[in-house]
Amino acid sequence: MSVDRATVARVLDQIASHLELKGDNPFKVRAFRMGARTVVGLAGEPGQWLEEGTLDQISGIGAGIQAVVRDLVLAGRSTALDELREQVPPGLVEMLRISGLGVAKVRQIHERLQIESIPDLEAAARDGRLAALPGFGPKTADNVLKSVARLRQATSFRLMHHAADEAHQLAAGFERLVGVTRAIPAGDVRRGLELVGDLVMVLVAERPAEDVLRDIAKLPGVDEFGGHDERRATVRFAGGESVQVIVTPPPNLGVVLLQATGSAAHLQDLAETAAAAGYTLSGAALWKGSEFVPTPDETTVYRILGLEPVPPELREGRGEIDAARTRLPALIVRDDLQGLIHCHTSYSDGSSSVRDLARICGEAGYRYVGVTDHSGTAAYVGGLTEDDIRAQWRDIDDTNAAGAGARVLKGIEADILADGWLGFSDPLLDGFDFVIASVHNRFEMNRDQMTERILRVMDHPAVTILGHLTGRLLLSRDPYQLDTDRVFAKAAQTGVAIEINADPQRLDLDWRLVRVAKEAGVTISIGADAHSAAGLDNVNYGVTMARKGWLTAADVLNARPVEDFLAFARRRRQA
DNA sequence: GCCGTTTTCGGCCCGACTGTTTTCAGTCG
Repeated sequence: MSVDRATVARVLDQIASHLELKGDNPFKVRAFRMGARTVVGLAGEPGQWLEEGTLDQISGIGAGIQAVVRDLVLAGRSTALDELREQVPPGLVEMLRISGLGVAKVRQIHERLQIESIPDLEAAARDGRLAALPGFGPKTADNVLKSVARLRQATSFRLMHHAADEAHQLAAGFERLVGVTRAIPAGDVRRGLELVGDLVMVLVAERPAEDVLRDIAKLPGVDEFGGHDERRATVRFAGGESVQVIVTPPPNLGVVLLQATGSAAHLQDLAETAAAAGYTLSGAALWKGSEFVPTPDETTVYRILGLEPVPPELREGRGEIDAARTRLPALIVRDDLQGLIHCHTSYSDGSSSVRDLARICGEAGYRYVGVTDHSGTAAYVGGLTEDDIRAQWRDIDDTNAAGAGARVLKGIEADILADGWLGFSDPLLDGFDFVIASVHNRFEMNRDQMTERILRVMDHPAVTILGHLTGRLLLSRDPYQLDTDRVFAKAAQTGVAIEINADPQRLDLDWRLVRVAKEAGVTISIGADAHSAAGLDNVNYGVTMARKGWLTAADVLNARPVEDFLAFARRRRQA
């Protein structure tokens, strides 16, 4: 098993956390944290970096971090981390993931209460010992309990990009089994859900299912093999991954893949449609009375039932079967996007230069790329001052004049301040081609205040797009309180677009609301929120969310040609 | 640990908010 970027990043982060708890030099801690962020954004894989010596040229990666990468690639483990694990109780490192607890508090908990695990911490939060510590109080104890509950949930669900990576790796492994012609990730992954519970895999086999399952049970790394019947089993690997495997012969693939993909609500509607047409949809086959109906693919099943084939993303039991009786929307695809917008560069917290971004986007087939670094109020991510902005504009003009790659648009991701205004003067704002306005602080406002804050910023004619509207971070932070209906109504009326932020930790606007927004007449933009070259691919997750929200290319701002995109932004300023 | 047309040593890291306080430490983005 080769080591991937995510693993390297995780190990570097772990090293940083251990050092932090030990009370080591904070700048050293920071160096490892920055290193973790940097490697995620690098192209290629760790093994390659070593062979080609790529890391020597990367700023922020020096001898220490290179040693960790080398350890991981050559030995699969880091001696530096192994040593640190001897020195710091593992429970304390876990506690750092609890929001509201930092190093100082965790150390105090450890020293004063001798607590080394999360269950012990929970007990102390319940019985009042935690609140009694100096600097702690009832609210802190309450927050700890809430955050621990969320962490628990986070271990039973995974973010879609992690689940999809895992599913595709497993599929590649299963396809090497004798007699297996295809392994297809199904379930939540195939429907493109933002959070994935269980992995489901359909194997197409030209051998009896029992034989294939027997081989799977004997695979190296299989820890548990249970819940199985003649065609299904739940397999747990030593690494902790678990997957439900369903084996089918080719003639039944259509029905089996449908059933394995779900959702329950979609299958319920489908079963009723089948019954009305005189068919029975069982777990593994389609029947007309007692006659077996072959279904080599899903399209066959839908067609037999008089329906248009329903793309997996739409199968949520939200009216798609009714729509499929006549006509389903032509859902947007990645190639419909003409522009890649919401990209950070090395001017703020991104890792690519303007010129690199233009080149990479050009190579990926985009006609334009919207650079949107953070505004100056976001100091922690190197937000741009007015001088920085003017320097970046010159850089963009030079890049466009050189004409290599996608056309670069001048944008900014401006903080929406607590009072609903942007932290820039109007003349400066006028210099941008477009403006994304986002909330980055004061999440705790009540619903009325937050709604007013956002409605107010929409009155500013420079605002083109509202970024990550609800502020959620999947599995770690709830959306803030907001009256989205009022925001949608105003967006439709004022011609402000609303973003689907494609960062797999955000995927905000939620796809369920995307459809509501569309019906309210809102234009949607798909923002990559990319901080590196690798992050540009995030946009695929955004497209998946757009599809789940029933969007066509016509609904999406950056599926339009550059002139139309710019006109959309300009129209508001001229009104 | 990383970096360097000021230094191979000595800097690097800002501001707002929260919950705890009675003037501020700790956390977070």
